[in-house]
Amino acid sequence: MATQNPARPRRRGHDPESVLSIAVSVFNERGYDGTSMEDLARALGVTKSAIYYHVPGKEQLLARALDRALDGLFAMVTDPRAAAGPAIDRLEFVVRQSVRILVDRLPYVTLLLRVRGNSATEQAALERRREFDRFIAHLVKQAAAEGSIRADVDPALVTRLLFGAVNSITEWYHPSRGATADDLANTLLTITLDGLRTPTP
Amino acid sequence: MATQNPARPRRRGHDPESVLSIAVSVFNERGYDGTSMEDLARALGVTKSAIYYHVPGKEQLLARALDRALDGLFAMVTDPRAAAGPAIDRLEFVVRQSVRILVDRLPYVTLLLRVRGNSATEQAALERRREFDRFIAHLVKQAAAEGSIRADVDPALVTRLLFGAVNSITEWYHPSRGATADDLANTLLTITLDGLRTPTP
DNA sequence: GTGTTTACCGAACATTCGGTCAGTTGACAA
DNA sequence: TTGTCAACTGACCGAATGTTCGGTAAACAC
Repeated sequence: MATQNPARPRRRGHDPESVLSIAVSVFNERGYDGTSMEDLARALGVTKSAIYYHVPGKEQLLARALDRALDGLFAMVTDPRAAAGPAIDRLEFVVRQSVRILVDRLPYVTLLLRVRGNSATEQAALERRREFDRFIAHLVKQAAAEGSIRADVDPALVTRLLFGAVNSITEWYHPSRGATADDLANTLLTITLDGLRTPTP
Repeated sequence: MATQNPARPRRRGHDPESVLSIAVSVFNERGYDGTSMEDLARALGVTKSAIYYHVPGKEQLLARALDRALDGLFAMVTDPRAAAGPAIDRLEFVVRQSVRILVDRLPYVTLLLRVRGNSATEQAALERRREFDRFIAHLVKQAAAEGSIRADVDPALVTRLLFGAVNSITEWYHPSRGATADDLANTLLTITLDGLRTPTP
């Protein structure tokens, strides 16, 4: 025994991880329903049936991808920095963290944000996502109650628009060229907290 | 002749317009690729083949829906109020108008924003949309050049985030209950131009 | 009444879908 | 050299897909 490296180099071929990674990128290009197993096989450089050696099926690929996005988001919710202190500070932390997770797990979160509930898998993901959204909405409401954000706007509406901007990152962000997650978060928080307008003298 | 009302009551059955309207709402529920002609038929209360009496096919339904969204957006671009005056005022007009069109033509714009370019129809729509996006980006850049918006943020990034918030409306807005298009635009412009934060004394 | 048009149905079409399975390949251990 | 086994192929399945087509019932025109 012990002739084999525990993290063996996998000389050739795929594993469940590489299949998932490539599958998710194709899902994001063509949409989940618009992607056939044949499309995935082509992207992987194998035949359709080879995919079933690594993963149980198409819907399991989706389920694993969505979990990867949701686990990241919920890890942040349970962070102590999201639970104590002034609501406005916790909100800023959550926004910053959301942007980071969104960028770190871009393909997975992108897929999550496009889910419409067509199957039990998608509905379960949608429900977890709604739970996350409720958490954010509660935070904004608290910040309003504490007087940290202006009183002439509806907190529920603010939540939607704020995270509309955050989530839009999946629609246009390309990690290769351009800003870092921190750049994005800084710009986003500057705009939404302090406003774009320059003071008119 | 003249025995027929020019706006005849259409005693029974569908017409291309009602088919499009219902089809788009189903497309938005399940996604275009996730919607079968059988799904549409069920929603229309007819058989699959009846649909082909009114419209040439599934992709034509998509094309007509996308045009309806894009025509609205481009009508605004050619409005004189979007072409003259301080860039910051024109930007505010365009944001306000975008929200209005988005709400007025909610299902059509929703469909447009989910297009990924899977067919020639989708690619053509994407190209028209990109043209619209370039117009907005140019406006923000001008507002920055005129010193009307803060200089410490990247105008391109501002454009993405601003219209990320605008476009997110399709993800959560329900016209029945809740705010009007003007409410949405007011809140959105208040946040992004003046900021959420209350001044700390 | 008769003929025409409108709006539809039911059956079938070729194709594509996700998925299965018996068998093959090639790297490795002994 | 032989045997093992992970990784894969190719042929195939039943179901679902978008679309076509011959027929038809009801409303209309005359």
